[in-house]
Amino acid sequence: MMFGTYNPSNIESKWRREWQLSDLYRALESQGKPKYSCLDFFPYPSGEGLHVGHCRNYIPTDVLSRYMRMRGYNVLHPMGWDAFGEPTEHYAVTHGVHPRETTDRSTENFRRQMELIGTSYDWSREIDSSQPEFYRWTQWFFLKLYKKGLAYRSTNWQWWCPTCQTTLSSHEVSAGVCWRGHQGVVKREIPAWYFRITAYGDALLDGLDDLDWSDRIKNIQRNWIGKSEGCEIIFRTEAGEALPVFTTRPDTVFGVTFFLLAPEHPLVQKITTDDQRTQVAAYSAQTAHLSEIDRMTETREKTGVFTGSFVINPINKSHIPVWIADYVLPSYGSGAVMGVPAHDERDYELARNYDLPVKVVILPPGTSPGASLDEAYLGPGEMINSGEFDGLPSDEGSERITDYMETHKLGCRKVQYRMRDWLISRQRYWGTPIPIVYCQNCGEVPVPEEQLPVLLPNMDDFRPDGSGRSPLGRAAEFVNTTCPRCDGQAHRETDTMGGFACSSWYFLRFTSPHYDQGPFEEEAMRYWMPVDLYVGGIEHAVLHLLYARFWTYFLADEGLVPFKEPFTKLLNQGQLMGTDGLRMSKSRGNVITPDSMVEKYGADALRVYELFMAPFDQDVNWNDDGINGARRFLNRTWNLYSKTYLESTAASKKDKELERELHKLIRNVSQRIEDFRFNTMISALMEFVNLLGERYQTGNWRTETYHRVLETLIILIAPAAPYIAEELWHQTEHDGSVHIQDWPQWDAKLAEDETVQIPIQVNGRLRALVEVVKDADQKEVETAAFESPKIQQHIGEGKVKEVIFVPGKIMNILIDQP
RNA sequence: GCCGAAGUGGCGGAACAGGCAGACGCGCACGACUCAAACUCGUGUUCCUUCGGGAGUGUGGGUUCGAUUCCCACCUUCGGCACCA
Repeated sequence: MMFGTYNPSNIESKWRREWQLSDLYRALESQGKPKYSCLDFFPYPSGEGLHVGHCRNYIPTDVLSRYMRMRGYNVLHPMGWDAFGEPTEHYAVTHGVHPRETTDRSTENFRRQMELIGTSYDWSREIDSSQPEFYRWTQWFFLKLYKKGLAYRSTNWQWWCPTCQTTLSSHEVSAGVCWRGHQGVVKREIPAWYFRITAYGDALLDGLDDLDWSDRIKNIQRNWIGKSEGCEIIFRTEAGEALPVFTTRPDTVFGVTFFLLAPEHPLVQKITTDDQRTQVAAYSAQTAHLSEIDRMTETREKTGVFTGSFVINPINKSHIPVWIADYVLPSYGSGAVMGVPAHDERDYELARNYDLPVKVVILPPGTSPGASLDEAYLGPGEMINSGEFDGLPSDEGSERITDYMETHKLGCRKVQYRMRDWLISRQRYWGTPIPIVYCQNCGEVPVPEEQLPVLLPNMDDFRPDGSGRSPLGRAAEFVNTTCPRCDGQAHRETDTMGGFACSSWYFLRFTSPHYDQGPFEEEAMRYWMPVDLYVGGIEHAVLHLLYARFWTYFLADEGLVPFKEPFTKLLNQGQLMGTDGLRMSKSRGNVITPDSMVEKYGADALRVYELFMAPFDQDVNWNDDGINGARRFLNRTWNLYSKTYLESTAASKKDKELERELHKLIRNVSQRIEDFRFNTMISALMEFVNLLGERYQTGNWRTETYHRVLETLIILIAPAAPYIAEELWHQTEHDGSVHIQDWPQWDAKLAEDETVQIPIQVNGRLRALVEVVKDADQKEVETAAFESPKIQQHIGEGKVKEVIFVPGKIMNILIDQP
C-alpha cells in the first residue's frame, strides 16, 4: 500500500473527476427496487454563489440520499434552478447584465460549488425554470387554472413595493417589508392577476393534519389560513340596501349599538348625509394617508365619524347609527362590522371615546344584571336583554340565533378566511409571460395551448422604468398580436408571473425533465411522486410551501396527479449564521464560502463539520476552529489504515468485543441517519475511531476481524465523507466505487453487551458501580453490591429498609440512618 | 395579546418510554516533538471542598426510592400571527 499522509485536495479533485465521468448517481426508474425521492428546495441562482449556510441544506440530504442508495433504493436526488423572479433579476439589474447571462453564469457556478462539496445529484435531470421548455408548462398550468375560474384579473388595492417596482402578494409582505427585505411597501389600486387559493382554504387546512411536517410549520400555515366560523347577518339601511356583516359572536347581536363601515366601503358615499359629508370626507382622506402599517397597529386610538345614516338590526328592528372607522379593514369579510361595545374590546374603546351607548347582553358569571362594565366582557355567560333568547348560555345562544337568522332569511352560517387570493402579476421582465391577450372585439382571451410557449422577448433594456408598468410593454413586437379567436388586432398581457408560480410545480418536472408532450411524463411522475422527503428553509412556510400545496390540490382535482399533498415529509434545516451570530451576507462581510473551506480543510471536513456542529434543525453560528476538529477526525481515521502491523493470530476475546462495537456502530449510524440526527451520527463514528486507535492499535494486533471492521468502517463513513471513503476503499484494494456497496446490516444479538455496570445508590446517591452479567437478577447484584467496600462504608450502622432494583439499569439501597 | 419552540460547563452540544448528568467536539492548561512557533500527539478540564464529601441541567413548588426528563406556577430568549370583527 502506498499510504502517505491524508491530503484531501489531491484525493478530492481526483474522485470528483471520476464521478463526473461515471453514471454513479443517475436515478433510474424501476429495477424492482423501491423508490425514494429526496429533494432540496431549488435555489435562486444568485451571482454571489453559495456560502456554507446553503450547504447546511444540501449536505444532510446528500448523506441521506447516499445512504438510501446503498440501502437498495432507487433514489431521485436532483437539482435545479429557481431562475425566474426577483432574486435573479435584482442581481442582473444591479450589475447591469442581462438576466439570461447572469443566470447562466450563476447556475454554472452553483453547480461547480455543489460538485465541490461532493453532492450526489443526478445532473442529467437539471432544470432551469427560466428556459422555454420549462415555462411553457407553467403557462399551460396557468391556462388550466384560468379555465376553472381559478386565475382571474381584478382591480384592487394591492401591495406595491417601490424598490421591486412591482405588485406583490399578501404572502410576500409582512409589517410593511417585502419578502426581499425592502421597506416602504404601499398599496396601489391597479389591475392584476390572481390565483384563487382561497377556494382551497378548507382543504389546505384539513390536509395539514396528516402531513409529516413539523408542528411549527403546520401552525404557521394554520394561522395564516386563519379560518373563522360564524354567521353572516344582513343588516339593511333605512332605504333597504343590504349590508351583510360577518361575526363570530351572533349571540351578541342584541348588543349592537352602532354599525361600522371601512372608510373605503363603496356605500359610504351614498349613505353619508349632507351635514356629515365634510367630516366623513376629511376622515376618509386622513385614512388614505395612513400607511397600512400604521393602520394595523393594535394600540392605535380607536376613532370614527358618524355618517348621519342608520341601519336596522334584523333581530329587533332597532335603528342603529352608521359610523366609519379605520380599524375596520376593507379587505376582510364585507368591510363592515356590527359594533358591540359591551363584548368587543375595540368597539368598547370607540364607544368610550364618543360616548356611544354600551348594552350588556352577556352576563359575566358571578355578576348581577345592571352592573356597569369597565371593560369589554369577552367570555361566555348567560344571555340577557336578548328577547326570547334570554337565559340561554351564550354558546348555545350563538347556535340558536344563527338558526333564527337562517330560518328567517336574515343571514346564514359562514366561514371566513384571513388568507387572501394569491396575486401573481409582477410588473417585471424576468418571469413567465402570462398567456393572455386582450382583443378589441373579444376582450380577454387565453392563448391556446398549442401556441405555447408565449416566449419572453429578448430585451436589452429589461429594467423597470418607474412607470409602474411592465418592461414588456416596451417590446412592441411582443405586445402587438392578433386575437386567437377572431384574428383581430390584439395586445398581450405584459405582466409576468412571480417566481412562485414556477416553484409550485417544478418538483414534478424532475421526474421527466426533457419531456415535451406535457409538463411531465405520466408514468415517471407516478413512479417518483409524491416527494418522500423535502428539505429547505423555514422562510417559505406560507410562500412556496403553501402555493405548491394549492397547485397540487388543483392538479389532483383535475386528475393530473394521483395525490393531493406534494411533500410527504418536510424538514427545515436550522440557519447557519456567521461567527458574529448574524445572517451571512456580503454587506456584513461575514460570508464564509465552501470554496475557501474546501481549499483549507477539504470537502469531507466541511461536510463532517456541518453535520456535527449542531442538531440539523437548530440555528448555529459558524466556528472557525470547529472545522479543524472535523479535519483531525478524518486524519485519525486515515491513520488507522495507513499504519502497518505485524500479523498476529486470533485474539478471540478482543475479536468478539470488536465485533460487538461494530454492530453497535452500524445500528447507531443507520438509525441516526434515518432520524436526521447527524451530529450524534458523527460522534458515534468519532468514538469508534478513537476506540480503534486506543485499544486495537497498540501492540501487534491484526486479525481477520480487524480487517473486516476497517472495511465496514469505510462504508459507514461514505455518506458523510464520500471522498476519503472512496480513496480508502481503493487504497485497501477494492474495485468499484464504495458508493454502490451494500449498506452493512447489524445483528441485534451481536450488538448486545455481555456484562453491564450497574450503578449502586445508597439512599438515592451513587456510591459504587458493580459489573455483572447482562441479565443478572436482584440477588446477584445485591451480592456484588454488598461486597463493595464503598457500599459497606455507606451503609455503616444503618438498617436496610428496602432495595429497589431495575434489572440492567440500577440498584438503590434505602437505609435508616442509625 | 394569542399560538409555537427552547433554556444543561468557558463554547457547540450529548443523555429523556424517569435510572451513572456533561458523550463527542471546540477552547483552555500542562507535557512531548521543535532552535522556536505552527501542526501533530499525550494528560487534565462543571463548580466548591477540611479530599470524607457536598452542590449542580432558567426560578420556585410538587409527584417519586430516584427528575435534565413527568405535573403546577413563574422568569427569560427566539420564532409565527397580530384591529381578522
